[in-house]
Amino acid sequence: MTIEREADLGMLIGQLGRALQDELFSRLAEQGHPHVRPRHGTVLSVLPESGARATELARLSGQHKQIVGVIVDELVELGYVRRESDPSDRRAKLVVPTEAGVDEVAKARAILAAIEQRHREELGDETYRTFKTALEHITHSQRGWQSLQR
Amino acid sequence: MTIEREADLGMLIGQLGRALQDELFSRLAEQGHPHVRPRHGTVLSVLPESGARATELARLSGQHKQIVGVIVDELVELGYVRRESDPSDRRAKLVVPTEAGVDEVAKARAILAAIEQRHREELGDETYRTFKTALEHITHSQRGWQSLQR
DNA sequence: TGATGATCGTCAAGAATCTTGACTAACTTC
DNA sequence: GAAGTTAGTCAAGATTCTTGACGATCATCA
Repeated sequence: MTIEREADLGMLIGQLGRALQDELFSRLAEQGHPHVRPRHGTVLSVLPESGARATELARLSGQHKQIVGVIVDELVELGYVRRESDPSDRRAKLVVPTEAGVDEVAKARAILAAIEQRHREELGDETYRTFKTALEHITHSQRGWQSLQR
Repeated sequence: MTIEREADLGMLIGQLGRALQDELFSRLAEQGHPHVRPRHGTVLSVLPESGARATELARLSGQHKQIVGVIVDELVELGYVRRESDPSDRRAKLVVPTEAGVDEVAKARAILAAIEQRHREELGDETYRTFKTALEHITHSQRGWQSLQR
């Protein structure tokens, strides 16, 4: 005897997030990238091919610069990025993707695009477009919830 | 000069999940529940008022029974649940919510409902309904992605 | 009834991730 | 050149999940 309750927005989002992550990293592993972990993606996915500073990556990925430093260390270890000194600022170092890094990002994007395409075919173009647009609006709005306080 | 990329499904879901969690736990803290942490919610939200066994909670919440054991320890410490021995099975213990536990669940549900209502008003009833239905389908479908493998 | 296997809850170790505070070196502004 | 800001790092610890194992109890069936 089980009491299953109606799923609320929080549960749905959490479950979907975990399921997406499972498929993404499982397929990346099959496609030659078995060592990338989720947090590597948060940095790689915002890293321009021309490179960026660690502080810029922290801002773009929404994480603390301390974590970004560690993640970049691991990405260097994995061979996905290089650290180059920034000629315009001796404090700074440019993080630049290697060929393997560019390949990883391309494959990750392709996998996510394929996942989206699958859902688009299940739901129909129009419904999927409505869904995605609504999700963008809700995400943007929810990220500003603190301005609604008091 | 910033290179912002188009947000994919993974980034949107991740960002929305974090933002929802931030508002939920911030408001719960304001409403008399300052000590609950996200993982407590995964168990409390599936706990029937009549109680359930730890193994059942593990299944319902989708987590390992080891974690559920620890979470229940913390919930007992916080005064949200009691452990009662199960008369029908001497191995098992029933986890039963206290009055405080029932109150926490009610407040969490109300907060999430209010958040959903806010987004419903921004998007319009019909669009929101389409969004929620599509999210349910996609979540269900994505959770079964492994059956698509080879 | 007695043996066998499954289930219930727990102990323990450790991996992965994020948070917070502080600090040095280098840069910018006035 | 003095003062404040910014880039990157060191360090400690909080939070959450994973994996493997175990004793106690229960259920099944020969």
